Amino acid sequence: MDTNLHVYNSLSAKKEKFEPIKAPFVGMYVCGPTVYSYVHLGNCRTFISFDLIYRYLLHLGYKVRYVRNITDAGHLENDADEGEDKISKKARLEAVEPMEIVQKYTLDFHEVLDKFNNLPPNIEPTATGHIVEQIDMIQDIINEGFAYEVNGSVYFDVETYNAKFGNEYGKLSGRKIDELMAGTRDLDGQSEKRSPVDFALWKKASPTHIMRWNSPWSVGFPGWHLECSVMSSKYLGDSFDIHGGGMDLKFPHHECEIAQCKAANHQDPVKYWMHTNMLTLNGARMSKSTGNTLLPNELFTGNNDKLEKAFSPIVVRFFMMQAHYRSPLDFSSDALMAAEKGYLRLMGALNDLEELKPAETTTAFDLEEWKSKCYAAMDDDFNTPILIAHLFEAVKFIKAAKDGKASIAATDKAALQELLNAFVFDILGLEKEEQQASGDDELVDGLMKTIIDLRLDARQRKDYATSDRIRDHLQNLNIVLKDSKEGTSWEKE
RNA sequence: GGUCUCGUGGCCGAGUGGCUAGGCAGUGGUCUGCAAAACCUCGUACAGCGGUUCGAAUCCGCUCGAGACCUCCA
Repeated sequence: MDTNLHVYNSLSAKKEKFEPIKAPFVGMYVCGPTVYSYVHLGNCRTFISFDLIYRYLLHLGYKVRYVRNITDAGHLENDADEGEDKISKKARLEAVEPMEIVQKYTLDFHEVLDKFNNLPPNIEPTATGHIVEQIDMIQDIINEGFAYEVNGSVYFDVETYNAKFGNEYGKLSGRKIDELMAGTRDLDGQSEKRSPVDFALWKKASPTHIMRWNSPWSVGFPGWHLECSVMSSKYLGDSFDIHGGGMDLKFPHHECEIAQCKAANHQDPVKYWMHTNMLTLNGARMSKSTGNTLLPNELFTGNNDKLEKAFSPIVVRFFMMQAHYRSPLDFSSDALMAAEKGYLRLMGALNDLEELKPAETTTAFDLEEWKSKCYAAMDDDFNTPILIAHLFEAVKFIKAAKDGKASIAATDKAALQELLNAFVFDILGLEKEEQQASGDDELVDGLMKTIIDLRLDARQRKDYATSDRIRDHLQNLNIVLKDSKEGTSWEKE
């Protein structure tokens, strides 16, 4: 199959034509969350970005296997000998089993991504479920001569690897070994590592370390970067199409993944590396230490001191889609409120389209040209902001048709509906928001209908004192009446 | 300190050598008893300085400012 999709490859720092290794199959691996606390919004942006990418690949007809791991063990807290992994540290603090922590936050993670309308990946492997495979890969790397054991721990020998593979370590992130050495010299105490740039494949567990497994070298746990190499190659092969993650993982995590895979399998594991950009909050980086953080549920409920009001997951998703995945994006009340209005306008136009009466011919809109512009935007490295700009062109046309200033033929109407549904719901992954104020309470709906009817009577009698009184009193309750030709609707502010 | 990215109109945010992105806000208008809502109209911005070019927001250099990575981080 042939498509015109181009993707930005971090490895070449260029947009490249997307040609899967074995079309129509596409293997995509995305680095998932470490489940030791609630998933935060920055994480969500990354996964929403890759959800978009997944959805568009599916839309184009690719048979995608999307693998996203759950890191439930192994990421070291620090580089010191007494290093412990994040899961076990948290477990001790809360006096529960590590897997209890893992379960709690995994459930939260799934719940939040579901609210954002993310499709689940095809495989969601866990690090603790692949200890055996990780041990095997370490053994392979040792056998190939790129790792060494010290006191029960195993380290990757970066310099030997680099000598063998033409100074490739750093090719993804643009690092040079010499510079890295210079930068790390002062941090290097009496490490077991031969070189400061080496990294752990297996760590011997200290007596207090809870999560531990048997291995040929010691009772311990796997190193930081190994799980992704192991699980991606297990489920997608030694060489696959797309590997993604946040750009903060580029170095060292992804760099180390390349080295591990290449050391074990002698081939580049990934054809297209894709990295998403960071999310900031009120102009500053999200950080727990400064308190500038926001959890998804705090955003949805409005229960936070960072933003002026609550925002629904779908509005947030739309907001994210208005920026390109490789650009940084800032969360603020003003920006989100603007997105909310735009989203409502788009959704309103979709409803308007359904109700349009078809005419003989279509005027003032070139459907074919519009369609190809939409696809061109998505084909250009998933440029959703441009796509959305084109969607608003269609909105404008729909409004004009509704006003009788343009017309649409029946076949074009059906085609436009189909395309808009594809772009808005299938690809961007938006959905119609559930009824907000009205609809959730029959009693309130009934009462409101009575009040609105009474006001209508008063207006017809030209008793504006009464009709305005009704309107003002409702306004005081934060209920806004909206008059239109079709009648009066209401909304809670 | 090293490596790198970025600085676009009131706000958000695309674009990247010549041709109005888009959304929100704002302006003026239509509608309305009045308003709100809705719909229509309008807006010539690209940090500063210098250079390349017939032509630069777009390329090059410098200055200023912001951010990322270099340590766990999506």
